[in-house]
Amino acid sequence: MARGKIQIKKIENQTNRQVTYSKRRNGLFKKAHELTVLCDARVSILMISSTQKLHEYISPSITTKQMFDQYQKAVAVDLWNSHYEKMQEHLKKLKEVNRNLRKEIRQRMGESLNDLGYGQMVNLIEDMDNSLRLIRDRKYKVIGNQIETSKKKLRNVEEIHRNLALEFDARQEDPQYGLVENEGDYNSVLGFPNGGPRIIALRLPPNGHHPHHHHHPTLHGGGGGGGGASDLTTFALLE
Amino acid sequence: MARGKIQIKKIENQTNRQVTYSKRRNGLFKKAHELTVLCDARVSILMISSTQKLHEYISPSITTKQMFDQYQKAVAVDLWNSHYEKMQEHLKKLKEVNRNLRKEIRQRMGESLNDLGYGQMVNLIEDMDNSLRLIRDRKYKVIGNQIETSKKKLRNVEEIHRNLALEFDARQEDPQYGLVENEGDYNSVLGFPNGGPRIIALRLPPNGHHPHHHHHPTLHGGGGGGGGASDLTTFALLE
DNA sequence: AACTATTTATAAGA
DNA sequence: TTCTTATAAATAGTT
Repeated sequence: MARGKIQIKKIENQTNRQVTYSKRRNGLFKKAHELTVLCDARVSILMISSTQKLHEYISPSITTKQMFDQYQKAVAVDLWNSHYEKMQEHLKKLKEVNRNLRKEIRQRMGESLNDLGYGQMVNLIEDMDNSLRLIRDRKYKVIGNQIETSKKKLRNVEEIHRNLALEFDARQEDPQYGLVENEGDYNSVLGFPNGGPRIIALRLPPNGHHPHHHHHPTLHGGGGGGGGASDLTTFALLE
Repeated sequence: MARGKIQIKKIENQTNRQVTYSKRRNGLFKKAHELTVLCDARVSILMISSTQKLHEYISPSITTKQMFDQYQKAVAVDLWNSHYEKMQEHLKKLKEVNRNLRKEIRQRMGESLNDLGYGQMVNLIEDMDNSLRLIRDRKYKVIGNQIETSKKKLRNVEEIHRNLALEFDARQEDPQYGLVENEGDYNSVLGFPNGGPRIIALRLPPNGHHPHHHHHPTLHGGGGGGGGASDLTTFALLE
């Protein structure tokens, strides 16, 4: 800054560097003190020279330790604030994504189409056509499976019927013959594994149930006699 | 520093103060950074404005925490050093005092008198005269006490002698009469409580004692016969 | 450490 | 806050 401008880069000459360090250190400390007085501020300066010597300036009215404590507090607050801001940003992004997803759904439902250009509209249509095709394929496949399953069940029921008829005939000839031993077979035919649900009969109090009460019946009207007025329902017990 | 010199004292105008704070803060940080680069140093600046806002500058290549750790280390070393120096100073002072005391003793013994001025010499002489008087007074007092004590002992010994003579006479008339039962009485007469010291007789080797040897005899020449040449002394045994 | 020609910082004003 | 600019202050190179 005098007798010639200098580049701000490391002074290679050891002696020069030390002289400059000393001069500028004093300058810095002087300015720090002026700032302290002029602006009623508190300043802490710690310096370590290239020869590992430590120098410090500290405003009167405070200690270096107090200053560092303040710094740490500020850093902690800062960390929390930046974390908080990141969370808020994340939240905002998610909301934006959410909004876009809702919009897409609306468009796929034929609403909010004003925002779409022609090309986008064409793409959407093509996309939906493809999707529709996939869904139809899936539908046919499911229908096919159901038909298949129904046929199997039908065959099984016919089989059972045949057996029952045979048993009935056998019983006519031998009254000692019982049905109980075959219960498991019927369960597996009807799709209940492990011996099937335990079935019990509950007699509900007459008209004692709330109109909106839900029953979750597993089997309905399977146990009672024919057309009686009793409110008998059958439940599967939860184990 | 421009458009007029300013006094380095608190800027009362709030706005001006804040503007100056901002400008000079930047200036300080800039200079700190130049110092960092030019001199290969590390600088940490913490500032708290009058509005309690904290700003910091820290050289790249170090953190504020590291800087503070270095500072703490340096402070600890400093504390120890100052303690060490204080101890060394204390030691030095004690040695000086010691030297002076030895010198005073030498002077009171008539040596190293070259260091004394005439007035000091006169003072010393007067002082020593006074001291000598005190010591002589003390000596006379002690001698007086010893004479007093000796007289008392003498009277006691005469008393004992009288009693012994009486007993001797009584024994002449009645040989059954013994002395043992009365031992306690003689002890108490001589001022020995609790049965008195155990008394033994030692025969010292002829001429075997040093001319300056001190005996601390409790009773001297009290046991032996009249004017014999034997060097028999009686001691109280220390228990 | 002192000197001084220059550069840099900045007070006041806009 | 930022820009301008006259001037004070800092300082690089020299002694």
